[in-house]
Amino acid sequence: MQKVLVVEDEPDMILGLKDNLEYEGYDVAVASDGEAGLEQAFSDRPDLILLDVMLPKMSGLDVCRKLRTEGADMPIIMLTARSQEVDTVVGLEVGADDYVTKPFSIKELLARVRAHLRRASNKVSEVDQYSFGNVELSFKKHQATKSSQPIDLSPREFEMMKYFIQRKGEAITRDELLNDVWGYTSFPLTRTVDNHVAKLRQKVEDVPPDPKHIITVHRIGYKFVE
Amino acid sequence: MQKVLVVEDEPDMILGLKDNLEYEGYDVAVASDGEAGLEQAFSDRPDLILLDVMLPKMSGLDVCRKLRTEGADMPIIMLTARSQEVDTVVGLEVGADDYVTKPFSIKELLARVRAHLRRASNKVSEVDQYSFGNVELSFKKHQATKSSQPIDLSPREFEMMKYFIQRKGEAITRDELLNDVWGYTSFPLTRTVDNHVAKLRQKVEDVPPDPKHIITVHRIGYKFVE
DNA sequence: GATGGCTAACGTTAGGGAAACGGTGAACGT
DNA sequence: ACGTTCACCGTTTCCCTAACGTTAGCCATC
Repeated sequence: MQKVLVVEDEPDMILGLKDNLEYEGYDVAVASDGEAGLEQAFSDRPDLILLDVMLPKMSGLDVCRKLRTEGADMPIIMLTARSQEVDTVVGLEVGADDYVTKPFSIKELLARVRAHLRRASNKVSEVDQYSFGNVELSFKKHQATKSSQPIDLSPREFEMMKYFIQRKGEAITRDELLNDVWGYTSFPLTRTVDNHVAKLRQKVEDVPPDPKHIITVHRIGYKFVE
Repeated sequence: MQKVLVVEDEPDMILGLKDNLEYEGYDVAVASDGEAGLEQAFSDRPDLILLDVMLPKMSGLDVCRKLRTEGADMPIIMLTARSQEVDTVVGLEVGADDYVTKPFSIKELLARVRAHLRRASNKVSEVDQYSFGNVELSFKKHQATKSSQPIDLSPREFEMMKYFIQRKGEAITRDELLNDVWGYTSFPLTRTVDNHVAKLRQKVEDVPPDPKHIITVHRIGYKFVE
């Protein structure tokens, strides 16, 4: 189970974040001032840190800077009030990975947490060309062929294929697809994913109703097999 | 993997740059004064150098000048504090390729790094003459013909054709075109690119509304095919 | 255990609406 | 006068959603 450290002093905010993160299946630790946050970051070794900028005893920026100079490399997401908007330059200097401005949508925050954790654990290399069955894909050229016949994939369809290929064999939930392919700025229904899968199958599978590559995983989502 | 050398003395800045560059997939080396930077530039053979102007022992300008006189040809991006603004003339004299003023947006810096690296790796295939369909281009003479009839291309249109040809087959975003053809000193709207593409098609395509060479890639940009 | 029925999840199609693109013409500066 | 940029509007493309048909899994019953 992945561990998230929340460094925050407002009790209401702590509660909200803790509840939501635990509901998402994370192990949550809390520190309520900068110094405690720093200590726990080293003792608990969280996989990700949510760090408020305004904190008692030691500012979030200082905590972040200190962590980085001590070699901590977990993703850090800073929480800033709109009135204290932190310049990205300061962000760069202290080494944070992301900024979220209060008030924020909890859904978006959770999406970013997921995205950073995935990225941190994956570090996959980018794919340029790929082929499976009688299908060939070139992402650079945005070209696709099936049995040497060109087929027409929309941008989103290309992105989906890329993502499927990067995680081939894995069962992928619709939420993961929405987060990682659609991004955390838009929130379509999960059924939209099904729709795109259907279109992909029509273009890519030999017998779309009996798919061999984009496989349904009941109650989960889909997986790609070569 | 491409290697970037960061020559910088402020620890916080080093850390921020290193993190972000590594996150982008570059191999990062660091030197913290001018002399060390110069040495490492020769021993490590980086593909690109980020060079602070204010450095202990030997100024960034001197490092840059020395590198060029010794025949080093990798792109060099200089980092200057606003208060020390370096005249571009001095820049030209010492042979830097680009200037970024602190404080800068990390996003923009990374974009410039990408652009320079791509340009540098393309250098090998500098084109002089090229023909496709019934069009012939001579870049040196700045002349173009279609079905043996001379056609009139503006300087920008020539540059665009050159860029398209260098990356033929690849889908190219409008931002890439703006960065690499227009340069990072001017910031027209991305729609301006469309406009130039339209004009190019009118001059170069047999049936401009049904282009065979400069192809639209929806939501991405354009690509050139022979 | 097999069988059948029930429910939730998935497959498929079609259409509205938004975003992106093409093309013309005007404004600006050189 | 020319090249460049921008603004506008018609057109195209694609994405999302809704609706309905179909399948898969579960439980009760025999």
